[in-house]
Parts: sequence; C-alpha cells; structure tokens
Amino acid sequence: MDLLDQVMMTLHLMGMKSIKHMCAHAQEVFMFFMYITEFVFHFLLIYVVSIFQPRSSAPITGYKRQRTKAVIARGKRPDDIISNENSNESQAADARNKNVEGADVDQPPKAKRQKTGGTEGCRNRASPARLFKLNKDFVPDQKGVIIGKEFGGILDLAASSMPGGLSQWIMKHYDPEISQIVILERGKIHVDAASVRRIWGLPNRGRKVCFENRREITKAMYSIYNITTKSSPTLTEWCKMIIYMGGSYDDDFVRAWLALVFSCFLAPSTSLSISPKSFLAVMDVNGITETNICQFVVDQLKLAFTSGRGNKKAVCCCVFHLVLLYLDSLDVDEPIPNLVPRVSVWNSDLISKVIKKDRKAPGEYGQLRATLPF
DNA sequence: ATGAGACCCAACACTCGCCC
DNA sequence: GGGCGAGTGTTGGGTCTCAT
Repeated sequence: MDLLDQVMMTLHLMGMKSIKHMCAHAQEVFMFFMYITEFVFHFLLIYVVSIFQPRSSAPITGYKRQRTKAVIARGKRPDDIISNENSNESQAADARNKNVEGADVDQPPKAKRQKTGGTEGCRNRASPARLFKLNKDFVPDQKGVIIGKEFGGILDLAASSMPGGLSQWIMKHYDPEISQIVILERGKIHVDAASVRRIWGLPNRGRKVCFENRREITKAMYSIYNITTKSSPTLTEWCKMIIYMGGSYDDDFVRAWLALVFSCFLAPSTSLSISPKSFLAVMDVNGITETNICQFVVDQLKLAFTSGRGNKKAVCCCVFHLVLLYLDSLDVDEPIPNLVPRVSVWNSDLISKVIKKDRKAPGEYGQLRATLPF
C-alpha cells in the first residue's frame, strides 16, 4: 500500500464527514482543530513507519530472499529473455526498473550476464517435480506395490528438476528417425527399449501400450475414483486425491499413481489435466508388467520429435530419459555407483556437478569423454 | 471433451559486483 | 578472498483461448 492509500484509509477510518458541517457550531471549532491535529499526527506516523518498515518479513539468508516489488510484480518469461541483445528497449526497461527502486537515474545500465541455456527452444512439459514431491510421502507398503509393478525406477527419481540447458542441447542432438542422440565428432547413443530398461527399470516385455481415449474406460475410471465433474481432473487435484488415499496400497492407488506417471512424465500433454488416454493402459493394474512400457517411452520420444511436429513450442515426451542416457555415457573422473536402475544414482547434486564439468560454453556441452560405445 | 499453445505468475537458483 | 545484497535467469504450475 502506498502512502496515498494509507492516507485515504486513515481518513476513511477516522470517519471524516463534511468539514462545513463540523464548523457549523462555534463550540465545535476546538474539536475540529483537535481533529486536524490528530490527522496530521497520523499522517506523520504513517510516513515515518513507511520509511523504517522492513521490505519483507522473511529471513534474509544468502541469495534466498524476497525480491523488491519491481521485480516480483512480473517474473521473467521466455519471451522476455532476449537478454544478450543490447537492445535499446531492454536497456530502457532496466533503467525503468532501477528508477522504481530509487537508484540513480543517470547511471548507465549494467551489462547483462550471459544466458546459461533454458527454454528459448521447445519447452519440455514432462517434469519430475510433481512425482518427486508426491513419492516422498509414500509409506513403505505403497512403495512396495509400485516396485512390484516394476515401476520402482520412478520412485527412485533422485532429481527434482530438469537441467534446462542440457536438456535443450540434447533435444537439438536427438534424431527421431534413427532414434539416437547424435553428437558430431563424438558418436551416437542409441535410444531404445533396452536403454529405458537400464535407466528406469520399467517393464520391457509383452503387449504394446494402448494409449488412446476410450469413452467406456474413462467412465469406469471416473466411477472408481468418484469423479463427477465433466472435465478431466487437473494433475494437482489428482495428486491430492492420491494423498487423501491415506497410505492405501490397493489396486486403486496403483492405478491412480500410474495414470499420473503417464500424464505428467512418460507421455505428458500440454494440458495440466490427467490424460484420459492413459486410463486404458493402467486400468488393468495387474497386467501392467506385461506391457512394454520401455518401447512406449521410445515411441513417444520419436513421435514428439518427428518432422511434422518440429514447429511446436512444447515437447511432450520423457526428455529426462535422453538427459540421463547422455549423462550415464560420460566418463566422469569420480566414483559413480554402478547401481540399476541408473535413475537412482543421478541425483540433483551429481547431475549439476557433471553438467558443470561437461559444459564447454553457455548452452554447449561435450567437454567430457564418453565411455559407452558410440 | 480434450489437447495444443500462448501467456502469466511466483519461487527458486545463479551470478555479479561491492565492501570489508 | 569471502560475505552479502541485488539483479537476472530458470522452472514448474497455472489460466485462457482456440482447434479438433
């Protein structure tokens, strides 16, 4: 609230009526004088408090602190980030920001730092964050049934976010025609069902995954989970529903969790609702181990990157698999456990450490040697 | 009804540069 | 050189609109 708002509110609270009316009676002149004095006192008090009040009540620790209003008001978005171009507009915008914060108007804007990568290309809609958060709170019995369905690799997800720069770089080097990550002068990494099995430990045998809308299956799922809304529940609502199951580890729990895995990680759409396409694949919980999930992941990657979809802004497949596959092929000069599925090894710390070593330049990777036969 | 895409928002992570 | 404040970039989750 700015100073003017505070003054207006004070006036309102003090019940300021018509001054003319107040002066109508001589004996009230003194009262009016007192009133004005009180008003001025309030004004000064508010002004002094506004000067000394802290900008945020949050504790200031390192770089984790509240931003000033000018920055908080509107976060940077991909379209805004034209950062390294020294355009007049961006410099003017910088100057405006500084003005808001009371900085010296005549100072030239500081040079912007280099971009480190990010979302200037396709935006990956498959995020491990939601699953990472949800999985943390599962009880051992719930984890047990998921492991029993050979989806334990998803539970082992040790990284809470995608390394943006590297994933953008890898997406540029993925060739869907031959299903390989092709890095010039270094070789190729095969993206096949066996690689998905090695990284994620998902089922790699049996029938093809049916990933399509079936009205009767959707109806049945809605009935099981008591969904009465016409439209699909959002992923957030779906997660809450799983949490509210309160540690239950029956088929309904597994089915709901699997639908989430498909909808937000293995084959996400740009929509943030649970995808009814996944219902057909997960309806038969006991048959999921006889469904070739590994091949499905590979097929989804191919589909997402085929030429006809090249102009899309969002990539709806498991890009994280490409990232882990690449990282796992590098010769890192430090001991990395030889566990499977490999996803359990690659936690956020290790990923960022290796990425740092592999970075050639902002947005460019390939510094480390590869150990796998390219 | 559903998915695709653009845009929005906020929290967090990172880097730079000042100051001691 | 290290701590810290401030600015900037990244990311995940959201809404809305439009096409199918």
